Amino acid sequence: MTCTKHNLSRLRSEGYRLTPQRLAILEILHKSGGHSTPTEIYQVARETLPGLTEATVYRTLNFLTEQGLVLAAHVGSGQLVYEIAERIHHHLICRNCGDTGEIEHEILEELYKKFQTETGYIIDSTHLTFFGLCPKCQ
Amino acid sequence: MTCTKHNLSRLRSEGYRLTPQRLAILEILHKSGGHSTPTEIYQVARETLPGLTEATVYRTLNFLTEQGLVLAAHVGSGQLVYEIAERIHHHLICRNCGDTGEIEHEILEELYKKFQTETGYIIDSTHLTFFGLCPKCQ
DNA sequence: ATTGCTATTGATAATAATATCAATTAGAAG
DNA sequence: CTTCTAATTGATATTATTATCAATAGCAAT
Repeated sequence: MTCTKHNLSRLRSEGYRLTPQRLAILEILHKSGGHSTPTEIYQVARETLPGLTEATVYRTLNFLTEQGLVLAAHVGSGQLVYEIAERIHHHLICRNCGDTGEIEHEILEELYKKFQTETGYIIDSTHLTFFGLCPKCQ
Repeated sequence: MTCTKHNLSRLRSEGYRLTPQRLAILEILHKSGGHSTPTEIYQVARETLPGLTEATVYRTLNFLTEQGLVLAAHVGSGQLVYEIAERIHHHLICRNCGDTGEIEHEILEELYKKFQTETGYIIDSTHLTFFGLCPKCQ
């Protein structure tokens, strides 16, 4: 919350605008807690913003993702899913049963440093998705 | 090549069929060497298979990916790209200039083991894409 | 409160990818 | 070589996502 407020004033100071569409979509993502698809978000958001179009939902999600307020992930379901970027973490998805697990970002930090030493790139991927087999399905 | 031949007879013995469409698309990916989009593949393949549809290209690429003959990757360009799964590696893409680098799979093996100890999942993601900033753009 | 600039939206079209289903065909068996 | 069966294709429709552009509306300055 506080973190989001801070982000919002930052956006305004950088010349971006806090439109009702953006605020509504952020609000929806906050309330939902977990992963939401653009279509789900569109369905809920149009209740308060009747004129809203799906194009705007996609644009807004891309924008919020670029600005770091939201995370996007492929979870193997066709559509991308989005969630509030409060706690950086990654996903683990079972190819067989679809079960998902989470991975703490700290586990990856050492790897990112290794990438930097070896390639010169500074990695900032904050929402990776790994596929594999869960304990039950092995 | 030899490896692909082996894979092909495996597919047949598992009840899958080696259609001209599948063989043509594999051939195109082999010749191309690097990344190809479904649209590019479709354009080339229809020269030898006039009746080919784009739906078949997508289906075939999904099939070949599931069977492990082909790798798919998001490289930030909208469309997915595909390539022959000869040498397992991952990608590094600069958010700023779009430059891409490769990451040897070995660098990730230790991490995969750590995932397994901590979560019980056996990871088999063979074509991950990491985003970040290349040396020039930092 | 009004004005002006420009970021953003809505409307629309275009592109990307998946789903459905009847017609075709690869490949096994006779 | 012919037949049979189920896997696959092509045709089509639907869904997912991005691009374009004129109209709208945040918000900074007056």
